[in-house]
Formats: sequence, structure tokens, C-alpha cells
Amino acid sequence: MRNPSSSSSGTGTKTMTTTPCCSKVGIKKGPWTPEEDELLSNYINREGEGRWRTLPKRAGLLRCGKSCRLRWMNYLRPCVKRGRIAPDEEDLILRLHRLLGNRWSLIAGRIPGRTDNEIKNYWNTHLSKKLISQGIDPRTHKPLINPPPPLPTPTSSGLYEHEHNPVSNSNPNPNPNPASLELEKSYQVITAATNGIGNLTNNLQNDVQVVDNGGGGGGGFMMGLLPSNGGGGGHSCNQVAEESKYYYIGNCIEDNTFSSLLDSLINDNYMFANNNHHHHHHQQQQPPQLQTLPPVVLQAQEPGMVVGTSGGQTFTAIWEGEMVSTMAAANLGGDHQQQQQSALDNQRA
DNA sequence: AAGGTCATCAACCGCTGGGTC
DNA sequence: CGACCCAGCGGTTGATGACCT
Repeated sequence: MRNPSSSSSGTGTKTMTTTPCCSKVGIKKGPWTPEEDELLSNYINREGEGRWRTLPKRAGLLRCGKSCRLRWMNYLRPCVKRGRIAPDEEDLILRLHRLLGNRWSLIAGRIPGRTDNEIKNYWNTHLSKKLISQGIDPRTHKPLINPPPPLPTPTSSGLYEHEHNPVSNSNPNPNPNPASLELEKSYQVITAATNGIGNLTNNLQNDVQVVDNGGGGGGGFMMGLLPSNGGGGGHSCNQVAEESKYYYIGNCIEDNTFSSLLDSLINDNYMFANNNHHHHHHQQQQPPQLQTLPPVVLQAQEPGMVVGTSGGQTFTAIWEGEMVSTMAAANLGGDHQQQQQSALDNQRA
């Protein structure tokens, strides 16, 4: 822990800037004391969150607003879950990270009671190492070709040298996980592959446009995938926390196509995770534990090509077949799960 | 026992984007 | 339209405890 008595001059490892809240004289830094915690908790319980800039003064704290917000969000909120990350939480983090990259707040928004800071720390201290030890690149979630290389250093742009990708030009994420880029590319693939197949395609294309134009909240493309229970913050004690089950996802957000899409991708990703060393499995796998969406039936064609059928319609996708199929499944109409199920039923009939 | 190294995680910093004027 | 303010995000730091030699 940092020394509570440390001043704003710090240790000199970082040049102080003139950011107002950092430059104020008399602003306390370092670990919070129980007395400060109590002051902050009492104040927020009484007055509510928000207006962080002026909160310290009103609450009688010698802290900057950012520090107060962070303390509340990451520690003092009643819904913050303390203690070890459970195996199922870890599994979900892995799958979400594969899809979302280092978008910690988005990942945290899907894991009840966990904060972005906690997940970020857990990833950096546990999961990335665990993946490396298993021969999996923690950034790409793909098998390492060679023995674990030295940790790559990000460029000034935040991208890793070998990750520069044209697609990223449209993705505001400063450090996109290649899986995210693949996901984005997959949208393009499925849009092209299903061109002219009716609602399936129309819904998808419309949604893609909405998301791409929407941006918003610093997440851009992927931000649109997630329900933001209570705004862009992702930190609020949302329904996710209260439900305490992840398979609820999508059930309470009927209108959010992309929420369902993400859910299906999470589940699809689960299959990836369980088949990390089998790269040519185009056959439908056993349903994952947390599956929420019925699968689209896939038929193996030739390497790199997948033909899927759903609701009596056939589509072909080249490359990223599995992900594409799941995205199609998530866009089969307004009432996603119901329609997907009926599509499957029709297919079986 | 003492010193060195590693692991953990709370907290900080800089940056970004939305909102307002 | 641009300036400013603010909240939020992700990367990074560094104090501390655990472990190792």
C-alpha cells in the first residue's frame, strides 16, 4: 500500500501534471483510512453518488473527486463483492476477455459484484500468467507458436507491434484484443456472406450501422454490444449484480440485439476455450455449460468455409465460421431466443 | 535471522468522450 | 463551433506481505 502520508510530490517516478485535482495543495493521497471511508460512505448514503468534483468538500474529505469516486466504486459500494474470484467467474472473465480485450469495465459489467479494477488486477496477476503457462497467448487467446516469448511491449499508440490491423482504424479501442478485431471483421464477413438472405442480413446490417455510428462512452464498436444498466458507467450496482447469475443475460434485455449477440459469443467462446487445440472443428460441439442460445447447425465443408442453416435458410461464411454462425443466430429476429428456438424446431421438423 | 525477490492490489495518472454553454 | 467541465476508463505505480536464498 502506498504511504498515507505521501504527498502529491510522490516518488518522482511520474511527472506531476497540472490536472486540477492532482495539483491542489492539501489534497491527501494514498490509502484511505477507516475514518475517511466512513465519511465518504455516510455522505453518499445520504446524498447519493455523483458530483464527484465537489463531493470531497461537501463530505468533509481532503481528497480529490477522482479519488473519492474510485474508493466508492472499487471498495465501499455495498454491492462490491470481496474475496476470491470463483472458478466460474474466472471462466467468464476469460471468455469475455477473448471477446472484448482489455475493456475491463465492460467485462466487470457482466460479472456481478466485481469491479473493473479487480478484474484488471486479477487478469494481470493470475489469468495472463495462467494462459501463458498453458501455452496460450493471453492477448490473442490463441496457442503460442513458440515458447513464451518476452512480454511484448506496447507501442506508443497502445497497440502491440504485430497487432496493427487495418480494421482497427474504425475501432476506437486503443488496445483492441485481436479477438475483438476478428469479431468486428466477422460482422463484415457475415454481412457479405448473407447478403440477400432477408431478415437475417437486414437486421444484422442495421445493427452494425447503429453501433458503428453510435460509438459512445469510449467503447465504440463494442460498447454497443452491452447493456449499460444505468448509463455508460458500468460501475453501478446494476441488475447484473442483483441477479447474480450470468445466464440471465439477455433475458431481461429483450430489445438489445447486441446483448444477445454478446451472450452467444460468450458461449461460443466457451467452446473455443474448450477446444483451444482443435482448430478445425466446424462441427457443432456439445452445448457449453452456460449456453443461453440454441446453436445454428453448421456443416463442415472445407477448411476455412462453413455453411450454416437456420430457419430454413442457408448461408455460407468463409473464415471465422463459428463466430459468424453465432452472430447470425443472435440476429434471427426481434425475440431472439424464441425465434432461434423456433428456427431450430422448424429445421428439425 | 537477514536480505533479496516476487506477487498482490489499492490507488494514482493521463487521456478520452459526452454534455453544456 | 470551440472551450470548458466532468465522469469514466485503462495503464501503471508502489507499498506491503509472502516467499526464497
